Amino acid sequence: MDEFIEYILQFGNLNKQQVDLIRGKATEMELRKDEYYWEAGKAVKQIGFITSGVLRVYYYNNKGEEITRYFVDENHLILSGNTVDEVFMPSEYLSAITDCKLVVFSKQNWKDISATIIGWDTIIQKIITKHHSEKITRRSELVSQDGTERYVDFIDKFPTLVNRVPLSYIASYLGVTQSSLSRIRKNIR
Amino acid sequence: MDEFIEYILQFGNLNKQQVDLIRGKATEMELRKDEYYWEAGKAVKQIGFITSGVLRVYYYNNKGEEITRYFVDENHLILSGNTVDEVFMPSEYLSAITDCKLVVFSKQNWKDISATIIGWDTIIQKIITKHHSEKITRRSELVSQDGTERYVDFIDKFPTLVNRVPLSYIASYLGVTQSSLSRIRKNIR
DNA sequence: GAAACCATTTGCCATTTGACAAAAAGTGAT
DNA sequence: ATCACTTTTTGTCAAATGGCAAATGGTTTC
Repeated sequence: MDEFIEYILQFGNLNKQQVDLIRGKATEMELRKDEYYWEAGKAVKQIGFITSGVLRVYYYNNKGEEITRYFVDENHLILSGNTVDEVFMPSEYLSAITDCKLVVFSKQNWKDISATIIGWDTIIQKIITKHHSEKITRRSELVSQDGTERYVDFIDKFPTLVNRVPLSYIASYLGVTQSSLSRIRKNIR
Repeated sequence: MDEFIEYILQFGNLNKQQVDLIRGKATEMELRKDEYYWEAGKAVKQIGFITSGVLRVYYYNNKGEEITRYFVDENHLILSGNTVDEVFMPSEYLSAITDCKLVVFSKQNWKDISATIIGWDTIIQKIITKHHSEKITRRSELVSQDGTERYVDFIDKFPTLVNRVPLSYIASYLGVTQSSLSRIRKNIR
C-alpha cells in the first residue's frame, strides 16, 4: 500500500487527507504463479498496482505462437485501457510469473478518487504517457538489434528480471528462439 | 483544413461555431522534401496535422546508425509530447520524405481551443491513446517476425506508402538491411 | 533416492541475414 | 542524348539464427 502512495507522489502532490482517501478505497490482493490478472475477451473490472512479483503480458500471433509482449514488475500500475467509463476488453493475457502482491481498486472506487482529488486524472495521465513511451522505445530498439544486443540490453535494463523469469519468456519477449538465446548467453560469458 | 475537421469529428462532435473557432486558429503551411518538422534538441512550438505528403521519424542509435522509427502520412496529427504547457524537446528527427502540406496551430492557439471547446482535451486524449497503441502493436509485431513477414505485413498495412518511400527507409523501419529487403522483394514476386 | 516433470543446453544442418563491393536501373539537369 | 548523381539490385562469402531432437540439469513428489 505504502509503495503505491509513494509511486503516485512521484507524479504529483497529495495531502494527508487525500492519501487517506486513497488508502480507504484500496484492497490488497494476491495472485499465485500462473494465475491470470486478466484474460483476452474477459472484461477487466479493476485497476491494480503491483507491490511484489512479476507478471507478463502475452498474446497469440497468427501462427498460434505465444508471444510475450512485456513484463510488469514491482511498482507498476496496471492501467487497463485508459478510461474507467468504458468496458475494457483485453485482447491479451496478463498472468503471474511468480506469486504476486497487488493493490487493487474497483472501477467505482477509482472513479470516486478521480472525482474527489483534483489533479488525479492529470497524474494518471502522466503515468500512462510515460508507460507508453517507454514501451514504444523498448520494443522499437529490439527491431534493429541482433540477438546478442537484444539480450545484453535486456540484462542492462531489467537486471532484476533476468533471474526470475524463465528463459523461454525472455526469448519470446526478445524475438529469438529459446535455443538461440541459450547460445547467446553462453557466448557472453 | 477540411481534412482536419473531418478527422477530429471522428473522435467527438463539434458544432458549427466550434468548427469555425478551430478554422480561425489554424494556419496552413508547406514543408518541402527533406525539410524538418522538428529536430532533436530543438523545442517544438506548434501542433500539426498532415493533409498531404509523408514524413518519417528517425533517430540515431548508439552505433550512429540512422533508424526510422515510423512514418507519418496524410490525416495524422503530430502531437509533440502530450501537453501544451511543457516545452517539448524531441530526441528524434521528423522530416519530410515528400513535399507536404500541413495545418498547424501555435501552442497558444491550441490552448485557446482547448479552453473554449469543452471536450476538446478528451478528444485529443483519445487520439493520443489510439496512436500509442497502434505504434506499440506495430513495432512489437516486427520483433517476432522474419524479414519477409515484416515486409508483407508492411505492404498490407501501408499500401499507399510502399511506392512513395525510398527502400532504405522502409528497410530501416523494418529492421533489415536494404539489400536483404531488395532480395525479399524479389522472392515475393 | 527414484520417478516424473520441466527448464535449459547442445548438436546438427538448412536457411536467413549481414557486410561489402560492384553492377544496373532510375532521375534530373544541361 | 549525355553526364552526374542517387537508388536499387545483385554477387559472394561469412556469420547469425531457426528447426528439430536429444542430452543434461534442476525441482518436486512420493
